[in-house]
Amino acid sequence: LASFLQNNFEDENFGKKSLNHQRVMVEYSSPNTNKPLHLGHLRNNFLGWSVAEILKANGNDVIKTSIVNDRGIHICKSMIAWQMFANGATPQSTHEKGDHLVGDYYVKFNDEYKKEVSELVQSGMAKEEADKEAPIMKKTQKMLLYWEQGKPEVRELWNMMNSWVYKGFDETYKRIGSDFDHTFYESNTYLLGKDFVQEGLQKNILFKKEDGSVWIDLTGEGLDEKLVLRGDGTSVYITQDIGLAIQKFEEYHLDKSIYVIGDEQLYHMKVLKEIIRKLGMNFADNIYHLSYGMVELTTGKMKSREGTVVDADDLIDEMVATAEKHTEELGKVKDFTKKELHELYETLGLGAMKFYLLRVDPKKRMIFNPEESIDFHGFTGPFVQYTYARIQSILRKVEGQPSAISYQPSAIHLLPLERQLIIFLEKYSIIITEAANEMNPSIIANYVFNLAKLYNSFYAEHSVANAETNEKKSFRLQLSVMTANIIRSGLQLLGIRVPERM
RNA sequence: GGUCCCGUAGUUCAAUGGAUAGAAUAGAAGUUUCCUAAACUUUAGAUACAAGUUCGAUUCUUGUCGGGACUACCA
Repeated sequence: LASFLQNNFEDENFGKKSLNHQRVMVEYSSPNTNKPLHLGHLRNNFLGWSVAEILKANGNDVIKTSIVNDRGIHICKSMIAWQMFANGATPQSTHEKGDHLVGDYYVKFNDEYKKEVSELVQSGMAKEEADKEAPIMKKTQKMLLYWEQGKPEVRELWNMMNSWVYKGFDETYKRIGSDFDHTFYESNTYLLGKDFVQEGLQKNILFKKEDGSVWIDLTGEGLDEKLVLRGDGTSVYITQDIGLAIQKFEEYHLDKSIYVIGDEQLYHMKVLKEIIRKLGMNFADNIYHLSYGMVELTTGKMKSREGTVVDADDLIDEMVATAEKHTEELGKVKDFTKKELHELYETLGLGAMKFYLLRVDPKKRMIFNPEESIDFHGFTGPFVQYTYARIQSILRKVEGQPSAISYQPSAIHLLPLERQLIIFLEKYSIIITEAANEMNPSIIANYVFNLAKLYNSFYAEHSVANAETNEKKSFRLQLSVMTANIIRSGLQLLGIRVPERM
């Protein structure tokens, strides 16, 4: 055991493989451009990013992508409301983040819409008719039509408002460390897939109803009949998904295409896969839906229209502020510069939040209590980060590099905690493989937490710097270095940074 | 109605069919002249209910009760 340690403690890449050369695309972000990101997006982002990194660590060639839903009636709603109520307000003029500004007008639309409908109902109109006849809704539908015709004023407004939103998203993505190799836009992909519908019709996989709409019969697969093209010949959601799925495989020569999408779309993804299989595409089996459970609040489901969403930016700010509060209370880093402090707060706040969202099985729904802030003690990111900082503190104080002091591994008599630690460190390699096979970052979060816990027990029991003998000292230094390396490496796969001091 | 998912300490989460069901937090009690107490140690507390398969079930099957998702010519 001690030899294992001596051979590996300096290897920064311990546990990582370079064997599986598969080309994998992970699509892990699909925001709408009519409102800001929320807690659900964060779970999606952290999960997808982490899975991509874990697959990389196992030697795969990974392409990270996002698909932006930048068109459709919901975008027009924000646009109409902005025209009606904003008086030309921009992010510059209001000093508001672009995505939030646009989101405000989406909310405004719904308020106005509700008002108009209730007015119509009061004047004696049936609810259903009023839903359709409300002037603001009619205007919006007209705008969508203009958008599709490419009317310049509408496209200009659309471009302008979207650019605000992208700038806002970029800020958030940058802060949380999310990055993409490629971004797809639905305004570019929404016409895709129609050719395959024609092909499917010819092959008798699809059928046409009297009204001209095209369907696929999946009753044999335990699903229903599903519409793939409207009666007027326009695409629906699934039409473009068929086109995009095929395009991905053809353009990028993928071995596997992973979609990180909520489990509410289980049915949709099943249908997509079935259609592609029926079209005779041999890669249908390489489409994988990594479904994750919705984040719910203790007060119920998040609904953006009812204002019961946990906004991503607000939550991040809150976490960073909590980190600041704890740090100031403890007063251990009073000599830090402003910049260093700022960085530490971000590292800790985001670490707490990412760990919180990644430590549970992605497939399960999770419940978030907005009243209680995310903890910094116990099974948390900061706990693991603290263990790392503690080890760095030892290394700073001890003179000489641990590698410079040698000892005979066979001569080391291992104490129970030392033995447990080495055995635990050795498991890291298996853990990474397991996490990749199951596409489950929580395996790493659990591992890294238990490692930190074990090290802390060891730390409380035995002194490193003042070990019984010089041999023991260098042995324990190596033990500490390797623990720190694995903590850093494991947290990195979760998108969490480590502080040198905290 | 149909299809699918989920019910584990007060709370949030663990447990390829295997030993005494693990953690964290909240509760109780301790630990700092000694490497960072954001830590450590001790303590109490749970498999919704009922049958079945099995040497053995939190895990598999069926039923009951409870929660959720999907079932749009929305995306």
